[in-house]
Amino acid sequence: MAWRDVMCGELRAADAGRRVTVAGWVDTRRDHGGLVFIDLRDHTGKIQLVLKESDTAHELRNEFVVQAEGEVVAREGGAVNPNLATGEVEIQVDELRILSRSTPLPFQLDDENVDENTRLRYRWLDMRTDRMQRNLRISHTAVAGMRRTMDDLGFVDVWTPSMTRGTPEGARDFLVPVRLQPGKFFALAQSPQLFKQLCMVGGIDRYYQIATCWRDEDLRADRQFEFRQLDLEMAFVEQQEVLDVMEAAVVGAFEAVGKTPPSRPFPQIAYDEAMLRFGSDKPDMRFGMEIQDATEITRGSEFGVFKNAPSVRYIVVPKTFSRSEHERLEGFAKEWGAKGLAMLSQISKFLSEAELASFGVAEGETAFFVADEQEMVEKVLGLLRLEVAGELGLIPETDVFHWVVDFPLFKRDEETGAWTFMHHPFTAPAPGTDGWDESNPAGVRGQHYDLVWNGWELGSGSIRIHDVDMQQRVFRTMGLGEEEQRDKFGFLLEALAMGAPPHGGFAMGIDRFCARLAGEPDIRQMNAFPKVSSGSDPLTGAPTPYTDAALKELGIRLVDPPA
RNA sequence: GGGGGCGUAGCUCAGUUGGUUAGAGCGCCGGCCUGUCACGCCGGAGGUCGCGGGUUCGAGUCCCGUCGCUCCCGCCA
Repeated sequence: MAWRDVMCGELRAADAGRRVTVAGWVDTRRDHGGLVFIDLRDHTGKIQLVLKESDTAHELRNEFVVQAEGEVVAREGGAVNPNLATGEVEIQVDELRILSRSTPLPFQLDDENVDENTRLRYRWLDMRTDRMQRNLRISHTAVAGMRRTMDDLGFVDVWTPSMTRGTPEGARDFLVPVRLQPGKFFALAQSPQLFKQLCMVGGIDRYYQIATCWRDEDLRADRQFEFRQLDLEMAFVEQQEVLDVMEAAVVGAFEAVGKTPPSRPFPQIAYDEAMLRFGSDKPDMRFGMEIQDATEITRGSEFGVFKNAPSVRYIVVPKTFSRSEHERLEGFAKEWGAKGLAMLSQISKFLSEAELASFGVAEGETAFFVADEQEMVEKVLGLLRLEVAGELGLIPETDVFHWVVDFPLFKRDEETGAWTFMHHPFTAPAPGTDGWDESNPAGVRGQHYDLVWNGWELGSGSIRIHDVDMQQRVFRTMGLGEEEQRDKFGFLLEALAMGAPPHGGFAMGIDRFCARLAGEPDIRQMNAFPKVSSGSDPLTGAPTPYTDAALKELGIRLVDPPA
């Protein structure tokens, strides 16, 4: 006999008279002595059971798993519960079986305010809540929509290894020791980047994968050690074709979960313009308060800080600020690295009427100035803009997708001063900027693009280098000698030398995307079993120490064993 | 590596300038109840105030250290 023949949330008035068997969890019990009401719950909803007095009926407690058999009856008049989808009926139970008992719970499932660590410690309970049921199902449905889109567009899902060769550049690798190769380590893949490029050389033409990636960096609201990305690569494409496919995948996911998709094509903004207007390469463009430049105006002034600063910029906020409010914001600015945060009143005596008027600050508004190196000014004003707009409630609840394009290909390493890649060393230079001086590639643009949703970076991609000479030229510009190139990337160079088609692709963070879809503030809420920000799993207690014997087999000895 | 916030009952929280036996709601346990749906009513149990040290006649409260969680900067090709 089946455990159940109908789901709890499915019964309606038309089912009155049916004899049914249901099974699920006791959501609430209302024991009236001679009569016991039970709300029985599964993921589809709740149905009220009516039980006549019996030992079993009195024994029921929250979260017991029970099976009940009886007749569906219409509720009369005032007994109808309009707050319940099944509220027009109830089940008069004549057979009740307790399938599983539950100890009292460490927290109540209908309490929406429980500390997250407690929820994660008992995630199997947290998963029974509407919130987590919804989140996990939205994740599934969105991914299904993406897969369907990729399938329709002729992409082939190719599995690539998780255990791979370490990359000394980029994020820290998770290391995997191997018993058969003592002293050597695999790295867990930070992304399938090189493998998907090899798939292009291998003639797959259109590759995609819902790929798990691992990076040993500090966790954040939008970062976990391991995460999934929609990873794709296409042969014989130009940039716009990749963007088109990604937009289709995003729209496919929106449609799958029943949300109104953003209209296509997504607008594009150049990196330089994004940095200038918003101080960020992932600008939140749902609101204004754009950064404006004052460097030329203040250069001649007698205000010492501004006189010699390489860059002076400001934002105008539609509010006046008290001294203490200003000091609090200046505190933020200093935390972010600024030397100070000036208001117009502090510099007005150094400037002419006309110069002051040019700032365009109206009555009731406040201008905040930062003077520093250009990078610092951009960063601080970019963060300040988000902070202030968030506090003042100026960010509308709309969905804005856009592309950031025309990135520089190279940047200076802040520690060594050497030239290095902006994103990764496989991005192709933009046509027309590929004849650079290898000792100074400052103006070179990359065919790189980022997808940004409401100020969240969802992912990035590029047209890759498919010419072995160009790849070596990029390596050389980064200071990678012939020998080092062969050692680290020899297999890639060999592949590129054996008939590599032009190709490009993209990778989008699925957890971030789905969190936004579900309206969740962090990606842990989309993950069935996430790590907490200190890097451990509160449910299993992982990671755990290993015995010396187990480590010895791997050729490992701890330098600084815990006490 | 750095900065901010939090830690009191199973859960969510209150706890005055340092002062008697640390409270509330929910949950839990027992009793009563045939139309409830946040059921109701009566009774009860439950605390190393994260941990360690210090100041004090006296510390949940003040100081120092430490642990855990969290947000951010760095970091995240």
